[in-house]
Amino acid sequence: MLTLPFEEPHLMCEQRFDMREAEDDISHREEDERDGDQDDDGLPKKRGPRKKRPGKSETDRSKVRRHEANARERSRMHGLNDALESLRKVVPCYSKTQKLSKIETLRLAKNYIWALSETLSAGKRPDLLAFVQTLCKGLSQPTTNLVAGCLQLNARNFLTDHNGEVMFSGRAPYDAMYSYPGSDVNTPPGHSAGSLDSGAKPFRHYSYSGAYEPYYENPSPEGGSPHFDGQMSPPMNFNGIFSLKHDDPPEYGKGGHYGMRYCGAPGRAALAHNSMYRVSPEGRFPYDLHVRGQSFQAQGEVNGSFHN
DNA sequence: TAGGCCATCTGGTCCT
DNA sequence: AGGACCAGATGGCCTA
Repeated sequence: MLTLPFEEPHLMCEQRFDMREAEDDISHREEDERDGDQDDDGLPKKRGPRKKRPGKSETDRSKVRRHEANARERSRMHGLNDALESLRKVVPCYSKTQKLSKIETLRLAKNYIWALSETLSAGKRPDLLAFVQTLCKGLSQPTTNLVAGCLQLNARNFLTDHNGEVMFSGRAPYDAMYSYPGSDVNTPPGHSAGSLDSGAKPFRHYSYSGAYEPYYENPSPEGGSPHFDGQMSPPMNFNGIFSLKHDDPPEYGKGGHYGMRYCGAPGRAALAHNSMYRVSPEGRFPYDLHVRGQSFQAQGEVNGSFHN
């Protein structure tokens, strides 16, 4: 999208102001023409103090304030977009080349949180199909294709109906998700490389078998499509149930093991006091999360697929 | 060309 | 009064 640089929009804005000023001139003129002996209803004009028309300095001042308000609004929206971009990076299937729309980002984020919560509350190996179905719930077909593309799945297995409910149709779930022996790892039978349903753009393809590769030990994020810009989503590793590997500060890990890291909202530590998760004293985002000492490799597979 | 998505402007409302 | 937030309007770009 072609947009003016951050400092530039005032150029466009000036144009609009010119138009508006012209409109104002017209309206003032019309008002002057009406300014006879009768009011707007045709009745004799009432006496009394006239509504003072703003002077030039006042209109100039209001224009300046409008300019400033526009600039603030632009800045605010940029902040909002920055936040949204951050969100894009932590939901599955981030690509610089094919960005999720705002609404799809929010939907996917909601689904992602939901899917993770479900998995946590279950406290056991997640059902892969259910996980992905939850992820795709209510998403548009192109986004569903994108998510499927991330996992190298057949998107038709995750079609959503008109109510946004994900319907399963097709082969057995795991058949749909795993690569097939003897076939192109990135190409399940019946689906050539370009045969992901329409809307799927060049994107790094994940094969389920490839998910075993530890994400952050892979020096080359370019393993798949050359169109892929490299990983942006949070790398995940599953030494526990969900371990999100971020760039940890050097201090991280010092002073003992923390099962879970929380982001630093005040009161979070108290919130987690009686929880089965332990919270780091720094109060940071959950990087490592261990549930009941269990280890579920499949979850690593799932997330390894999403977060190359 | 229609429709989706987006950035920006704008005026209203609420809050400090 | 002024700033933050919001929603509607508008126009540009892109894609099917």
